[in-house]
Amino acid sequence: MTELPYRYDVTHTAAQVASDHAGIEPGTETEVVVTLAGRLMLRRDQGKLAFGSLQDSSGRIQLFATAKSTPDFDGFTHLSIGDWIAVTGIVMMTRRGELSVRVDSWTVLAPSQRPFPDKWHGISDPDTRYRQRYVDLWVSEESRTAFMQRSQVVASMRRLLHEQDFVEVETPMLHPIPGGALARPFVTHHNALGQDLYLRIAPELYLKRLVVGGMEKVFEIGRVFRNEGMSSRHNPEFTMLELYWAYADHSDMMRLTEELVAGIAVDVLGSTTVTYDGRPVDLSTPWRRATMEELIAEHAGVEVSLDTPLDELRAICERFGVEVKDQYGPGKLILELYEKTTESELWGPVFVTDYPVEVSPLSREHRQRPGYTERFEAIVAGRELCNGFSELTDPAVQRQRFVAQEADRAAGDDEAMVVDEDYLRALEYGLPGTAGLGVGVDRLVMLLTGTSTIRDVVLFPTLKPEQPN
RNA sequence: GCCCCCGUAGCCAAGUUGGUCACGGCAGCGGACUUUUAAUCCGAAGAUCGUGGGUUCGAAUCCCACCGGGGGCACCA
Repeated sequence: MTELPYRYDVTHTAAQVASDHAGIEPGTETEVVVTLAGRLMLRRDQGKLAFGSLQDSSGRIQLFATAKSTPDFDGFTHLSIGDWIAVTGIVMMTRRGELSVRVDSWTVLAPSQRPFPDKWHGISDPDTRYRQRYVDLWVSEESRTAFMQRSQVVASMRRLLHEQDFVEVETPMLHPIPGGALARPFVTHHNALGQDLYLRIAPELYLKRLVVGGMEKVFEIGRVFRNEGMSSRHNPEFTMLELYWAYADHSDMMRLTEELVAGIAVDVLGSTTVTYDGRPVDLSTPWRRATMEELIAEHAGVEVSLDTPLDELRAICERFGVEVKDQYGPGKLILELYEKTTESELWGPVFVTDYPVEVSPLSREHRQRPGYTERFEAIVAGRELCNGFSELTDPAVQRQRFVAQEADRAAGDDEAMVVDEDYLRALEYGLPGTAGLGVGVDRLVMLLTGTSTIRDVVLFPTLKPEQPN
């Protein structure tokens, strides 16, 4: 057994060889010598002749080995499926017209000491796919494609935002006070400080501090953590894009949002039309705008508003099976009604606007509709894709909202916010009219890749620890 | 957290009205084969049927608990 190399000079990828030699005649040999590396994924031995399939990150190419021209031919035919090898040889076309690299020399880069999954069926057990992604990526084309597209989505997002002069920043993930969203945080502990810290549930409050600091167009793409249940649409850690844009309002932000999403779709898929659950979604701009109440009227057939008498509103909600709690005000009831009857029915894309103040503690009140905010969510394929609003800039009002949240917290709502005095101090230095946006990157990737579970777009989704049994 | 379903060798997978405790394929091992394409052919081998209890003369097949997974509900993005 030779020593495994520390490095290796590879000259080509499988895809490069294919594109460089398109259309050559069957049964011909070129004089082009290439060196490739990858895993041996298939092998077809035929006595003094053997074929293999070498796979690298660009694709697969056939290896052609003969007893006459391949050194240690016997060793070559005893390679295991899954072994990493490097191969050097001429590019040729077999008689059957399969572009191949003749194995004029070969080296093992790393043996696979565990057997690879069935070459045809791959891994069918989802658990194994998620736990052993390092195997899944080799045997599942869809898996590779989804993660390549995910990378492209994020790259496109950055490019489009940079083109519009947004500045990318990184803000703390360890927060002394969890804030910026309604969610339960993970708690951790800093030994030297002797104090608990929270994994962030949103970067929002830090990013708005940066707008106060003069970063007029700022964004962050990063992980947030929410201590909640897992499902096909929820992973405890997920990736958000948040961006803030000074001197702009919710209308500006809706335009930016639809252009951003449509632009990413074109970048990654070459089209603004995607298929989800077998149905087409047209992401071309502009997207429809409709108030929450208009959409409830369309889908539930009832007219509600903050002016609807509370008793009546409660009765309507109960009629539609909404769980009505005593502390729910009209805004919360309308939101619950919307989520129960309407949201999943919206194919979209559609901007749902005018969320009640009661359920939007960081949003600025609507300039024409008291009690409502200039907040919107984009719904696509029945799912929330993003959330944005004209930011609440008045420190006094923000304090009142925080205090109201603390009351909810005291009443047992452990997702309610707590007062963030430093954030209020920042607002007191002045925050101009600013629009903000949060996009669930995982869900955007799901939409664009047509995957139905978040676990197919997160490389290592959160799982229960593997039990030995 | 609740409800439903699933768990057979490294992988895929028969067998589930309880009675040749386990069919077969891939991978691996041995052999044949110089143009294959999930190569093919021959041979040998590989399974405490998730774990632990229970019912029974007898269980992979029935019951209970636990572990793991999937789907749905709840919560959220």
